[in-house]
Amino acid sequence: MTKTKSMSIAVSIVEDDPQVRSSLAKLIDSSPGYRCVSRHGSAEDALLEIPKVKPEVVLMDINLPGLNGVECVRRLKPQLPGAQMIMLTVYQNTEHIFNALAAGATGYMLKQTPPAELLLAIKEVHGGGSPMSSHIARKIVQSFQHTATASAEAESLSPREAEVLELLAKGFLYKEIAEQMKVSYATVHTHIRHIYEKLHVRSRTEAVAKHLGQNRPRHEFAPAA
Amino acid sequence: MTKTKSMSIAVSIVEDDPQVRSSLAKLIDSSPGYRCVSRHGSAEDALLEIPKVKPEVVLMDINLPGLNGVECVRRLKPQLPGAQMIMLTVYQNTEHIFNALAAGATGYMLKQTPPAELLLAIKEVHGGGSPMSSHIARKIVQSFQHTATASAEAESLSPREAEVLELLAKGFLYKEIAEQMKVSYATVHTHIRHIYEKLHVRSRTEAVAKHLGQNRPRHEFAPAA
DNA sequence: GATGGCATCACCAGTTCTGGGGATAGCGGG
DNA sequence: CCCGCTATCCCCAGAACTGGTGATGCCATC
Repeated sequence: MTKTKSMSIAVSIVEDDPQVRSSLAKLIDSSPGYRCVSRHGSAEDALLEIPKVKPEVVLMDINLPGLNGVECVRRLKPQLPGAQMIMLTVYQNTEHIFNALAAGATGYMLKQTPPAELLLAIKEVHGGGSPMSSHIARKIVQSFQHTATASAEAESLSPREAEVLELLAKGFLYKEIAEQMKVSYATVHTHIRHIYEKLHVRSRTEAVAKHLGQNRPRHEFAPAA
Repeated sequence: MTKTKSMSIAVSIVEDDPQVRSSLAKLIDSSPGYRCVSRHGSAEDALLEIPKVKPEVVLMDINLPGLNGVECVRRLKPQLPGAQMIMLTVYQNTEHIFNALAAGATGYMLKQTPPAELLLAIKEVHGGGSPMSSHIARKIVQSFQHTATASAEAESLSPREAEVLELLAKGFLYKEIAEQMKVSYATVHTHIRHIYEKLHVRSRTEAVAKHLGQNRPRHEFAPAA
């Protein structure tokens, strides 16, 4: 919340639906402190024009025909490192959220967000914040949790059980695992029941998720400089 | 999901400074829709009393004498998984933020936050959001920006399919997924068959392995230094 | 030498998945 | 206007998994 009084925030819009696009533009232009400096109906157009226009904030739809919004952000960001990108979308799933943020977006709002909140989000992102709908924020926060759990449990697996789990994770059927380990189906079955008990899970998929959750290359957020 | 009383939100306060503590309590008790159900001057006291009180939201100072607020959250959370913890602090450094979130906090507000916003944060966290001061949010978002890219195949999944896949990865049964998505078992079944086709897999586990194997940032912390 | 963990095997009942076959409806492009 | 994609729903049958109950032998440790 800085210089939004004397100088308005320059906003670009990337949105394929002409109606939504123009109503967004109208909203922005009619609000003091904001101005819409360009509009684009496709990622391709945005990539060509936005670097010239140099907006301070970009509202980016995710679901664009052709190149999608996430890719568009990824390519735009290096050219305009100072511009803040807000994703505007209907998708709430974590995959999309993480991808968008990883690509360089700093805000993530749902399309259903009321106009006043959207304007606030633009102001916030411009002022160094990261606006996002409340449920989106919760999902992001959740990605920080559940990280400390599994270690001790996996250690308690016997060597044979660990082997089975490994194969389980690759999607093999019980009988395929039996063949590869040269034991009977029944033995595999028993091992698996023991694995489930030890890991406190009730299905193959939960076990695998725990397993993969550990040996995953971890994302370091080096406080770095 | 949640709390029984739509009457008022039950809040506990953990804060060592008696002045701050009582002014927070006063703020909460004097605001309709909120009530302060307990106050604690130390983590040790909070650990003993809060499990009995069962608040819906806990405001937790980070800088406590003896056991700090992050540790307090870490130990409290298993006993009160439904309670939402908001860290309240002057520290803006990333280490503190990430540690607090990893410990189980769902909100992170600066102490200088104006009263009205703090009350809003309590409501938000209670409603499934993750309130945080705007600069905090930005730092969290930045932690995603070094992470890698998206997967080609996963892109071809429709939004709905992607949602199903996420729930699949968490080990939910078809019928549980159906409930959560508010569609029928048959629909989930169909989505899953399409997912398998698109990802070229033949079972839930293979799909999940692909899903977990590709993108998906994880934030893990070495037991801190 | 008893106890407990590990690995191996078996049978059985019930549940859940997987993979076919449909169907309807909306939305968009050609 | 038809075709393709998405999303929603339904039925069926066979395969696969889950969770009990066993059992045997080996090898440690106490």
